[in-house]
Amino acid sequence: MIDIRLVRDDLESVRDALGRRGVDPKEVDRLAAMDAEARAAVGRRDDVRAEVKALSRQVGEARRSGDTARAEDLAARSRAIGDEERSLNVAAEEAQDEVRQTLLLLPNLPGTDTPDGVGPEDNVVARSWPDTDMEYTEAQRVPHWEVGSELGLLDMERGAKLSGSMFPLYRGFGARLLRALTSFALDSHADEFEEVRPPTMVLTETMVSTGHLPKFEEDAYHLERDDLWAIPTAEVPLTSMWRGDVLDEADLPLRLTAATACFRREAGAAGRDTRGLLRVHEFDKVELFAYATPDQAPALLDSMVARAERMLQDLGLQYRVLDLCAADMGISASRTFDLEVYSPGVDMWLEVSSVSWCTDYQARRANIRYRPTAGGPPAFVHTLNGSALAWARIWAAIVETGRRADGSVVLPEVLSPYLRGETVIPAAG
RNA sequence: GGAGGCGUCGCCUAGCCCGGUUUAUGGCGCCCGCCUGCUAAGCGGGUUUGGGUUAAUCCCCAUCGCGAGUUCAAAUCUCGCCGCCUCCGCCA
Repeated sequence: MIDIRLVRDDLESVRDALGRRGVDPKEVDRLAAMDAEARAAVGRRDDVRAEVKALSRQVGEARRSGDTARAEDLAARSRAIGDEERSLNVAAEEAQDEVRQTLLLLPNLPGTDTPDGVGPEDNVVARSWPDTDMEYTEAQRVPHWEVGSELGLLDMERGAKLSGSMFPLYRGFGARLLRALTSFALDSHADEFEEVRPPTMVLTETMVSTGHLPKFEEDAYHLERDDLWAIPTAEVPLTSMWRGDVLDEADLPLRLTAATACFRREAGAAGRDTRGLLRVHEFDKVELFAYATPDQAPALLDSMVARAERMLQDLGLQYRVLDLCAADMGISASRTFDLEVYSPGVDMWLEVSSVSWCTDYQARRANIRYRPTAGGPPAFVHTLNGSALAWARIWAAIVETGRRADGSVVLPEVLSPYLRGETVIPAAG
């Protein structure tokens, strides 16, 4: 969440910044008023509480000196004030809770470099690779679900039989391709990122820390019996690894990579991009994550985007980098770059990575701080996350891009070590 | 799932039975100062983290795993939960 002090000290700039994200300025004004009221209520409560405590101390002193009558009198007075304290306390807590609930629903402030805009159409294409568009043959113009079923790689029907639609089931070479991609990705980040295998089901608090709750409850799978949530991305558990902790600045940046399944209900996307692997409820993804100081964050953002891009280049997939406009970013982000690969069979740009700098927005929700080497009080860390990469759509792009006239599919050479050297999926015979 | 033990200010630790002179004891570490040819030792002071208030100091509130309760008053009593350890049961 954003720093409430910013709302107090510079209401105008918060109004402007959140306005760029489509937040009604009146909402910000309302927050400022609630905050002022909450502080006043807490002050009233604390004053009365101080009185109760002072009287209670005097009761003890009177008791010790044997003045029972005086002790009883003081206790009675304290009792009377206690009733007032209780009602003031309820009011104070309600007022504070109201501020927090409002704060939890407000998005992060967009960065100064973040492009303006009102929707996806205002995202800026920062760059493309390769410099000139790739050429595609007729053989590559076959959608992956056709290639997948023809070669026995993907069985959406049986997936649906087990779990309902949009739960893919990969077979044979198709399943091996996924495993190869995960190994390839983890190995290529091992130089700087510690590999982690976190749980895929998490507590409510863990989901709140990243910003996925309370606002986007409808998008997540929830196990009611145990009150656990299926993670929509490894960003969720990784953010909470140091929740509530104070790190040493010397340990920053702290870089992690994790391969997990990701679960998304896609509640708001009914009927959109439903074919094949374009949009699925469960997919595997390798995530990059970092805790950093504010100074380290910008360079880390660039390096994480560069890593994701490097993988796409290694895989030989055409892509473009989108600099997301203020209105299209996720709730926690202040700056986001999306990577989209061009997939010739479906003739679409597919989002396969989203790299975000969340400044201290998530750290404040999760209360993750670091102790500055130079001294001074602990400060909130900055968190960054990015996919490198999301496999379902990468799988689609690889299978479509690699398809040859004879129906076989050539896989990227970089995966060879992970495929026992078998980089060609033979044509159906 | 069952039985028992434990969770205190960076680390260790006292306090809990028997609620109130506790602003939570002491040690280690760390910071500042004194002393000193230098270092060590010694001496004095400081050292949880939030919030409120203030020009700043002061002061006030919260914080002894988390939450609720009892009480004029809770680290201390009661209940619930979480985590760790030991043993048992079950189990890949």
